[in-house]
Amino acid sequence: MPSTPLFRRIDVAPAYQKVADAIEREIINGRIKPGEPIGTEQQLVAQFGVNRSTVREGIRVLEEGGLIRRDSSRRLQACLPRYNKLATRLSRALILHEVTFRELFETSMTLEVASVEGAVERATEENIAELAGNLERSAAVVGNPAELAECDVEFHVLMAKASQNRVLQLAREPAAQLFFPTTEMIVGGVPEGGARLVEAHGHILDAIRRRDKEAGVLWTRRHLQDWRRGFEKIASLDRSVEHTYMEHAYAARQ
Amino acid sequence: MPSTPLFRRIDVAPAYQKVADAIEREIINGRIKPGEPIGTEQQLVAQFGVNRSTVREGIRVLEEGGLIRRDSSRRLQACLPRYNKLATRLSRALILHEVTFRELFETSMTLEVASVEGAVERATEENIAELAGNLERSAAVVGNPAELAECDVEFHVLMAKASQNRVLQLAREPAAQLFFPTTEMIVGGVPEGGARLVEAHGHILDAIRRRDKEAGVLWTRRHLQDWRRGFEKIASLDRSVEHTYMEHAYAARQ
DNA sequence: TCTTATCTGTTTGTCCGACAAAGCTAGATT
DNA sequence: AATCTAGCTTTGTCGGACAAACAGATAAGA
Repeated sequence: MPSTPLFRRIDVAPAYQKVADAIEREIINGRIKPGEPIGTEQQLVAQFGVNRSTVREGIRVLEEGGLIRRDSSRRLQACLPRYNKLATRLSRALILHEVTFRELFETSMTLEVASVEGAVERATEENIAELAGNLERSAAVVGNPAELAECDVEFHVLMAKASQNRVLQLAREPAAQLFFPTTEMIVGGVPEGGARLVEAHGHILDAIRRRDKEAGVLWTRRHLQDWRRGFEKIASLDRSVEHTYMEHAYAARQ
Repeated sequence: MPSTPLFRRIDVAPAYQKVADAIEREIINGRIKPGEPIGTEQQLVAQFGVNRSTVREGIRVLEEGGLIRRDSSRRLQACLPRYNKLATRLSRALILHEVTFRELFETSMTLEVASVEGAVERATEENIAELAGNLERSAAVVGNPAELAECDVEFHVLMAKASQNRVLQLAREPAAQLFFPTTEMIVGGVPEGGARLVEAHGHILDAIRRRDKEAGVLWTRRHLQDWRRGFEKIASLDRSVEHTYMEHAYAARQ
């Protein structure tokens, strides 16, 4: 055998993977911008010189990864991966790893506090208006646990948005997706729970308006501690998320 | 039109999607455990009553989502989604959204501090031994920016692991993947940067050993502030990650 | 003239059948 | 008993096919 290899390592990746990689590269490095069309399957067949089945498998990979989507007429186009779509995959992973509510709570506490700090510092008038609108809707449905829980989720999403930090927005999403669905159970099970939730949101919004970081953090912590106390009345923090959550949110989605 | 609709909404999801959903459900709710075989494509064809092409498209979706993989003999089996595989896709999303290093830095500061707090509270002897091993290796390669940067990444992964909080481990990963590759540039560009890095790691490990949360947080903050100062010497924090990162880590991967 | 209905290619989703390469299995061989 | 070989299975890929959904153009009606 020669000391210097005559041949390079042959690329053994299956064709559909190469198709996916090739399209991904074009999107990542910006040659195809979000919203721009990728072309029809037929065109891709012609360009890559592979069978349509192979192209389609490659397309599925990218579609699942959120890099491309089909528009109203099912034509392919590049797109910006949606945070919450990716977050859904992560949530699923967390469930399968059987994480506990304690882990979820601890991490959410960290991220929500960071979120409110950012919001106090950098919330725009528009952010504040959105939060105010949410608060109004929350107050109107305070007696309806399901709708109130939905408002709660949105409030925290808006708060993260107000922080103007997209990395934070993304980082908090997977935990939030698993954490907040239980709010409905808690608000429904604890008398005055709804009122306390809306009150806390009110104080948080007020703190953001006044740019009072200390107050914002304080009320966010209280808000989450409230959740925790409520949760501990109906389940153990050390129980895996799987059992508690599956029976509610995931089952309902099916 | 009758007041109560006669017919239900027809399910229009394409067949490959239904195949993917059906398999996903079996895995999520635990009827198929990680490591267990899914069956051959032929069997799935028989069970679902669809064509093999359709089954294969469904399989690609799940494979990309990390729910199933092919073992050494390419047979299908369920698996636990790997954090860092999912994190890679999130990192990609962050790049496409053109987040800035400021956002990355701010979020990483939050998550690494939470990480060290958890580690101080709950690190096991094994965790500490791993961190100590890493520190030793770091000290040995202090003059080699590339290898030192790799050690730095590992140190922070181990710290998150030591926090015993899997949600936190997952949440920090996407930001870390984008954040730490720059370490090489910084350590290489700033004299004494490598020594300072190893020194900080040493203090952090020491704090974890002594269960001294304050010291742990203090040195973690210093460590990251060091990174920031180093970074600002070579680039702007408000520049999008895309440009700076692409030319280094991503290009190298190709 | 503007709107509506119809027609005509395209494109997608699905199916069928086929084949080479790689892996596995089990019987044959040393 | 260990090894080898031949045959079966499975995957990755290919070619072609067709119905349904769709876009665009054209014709009919207000």
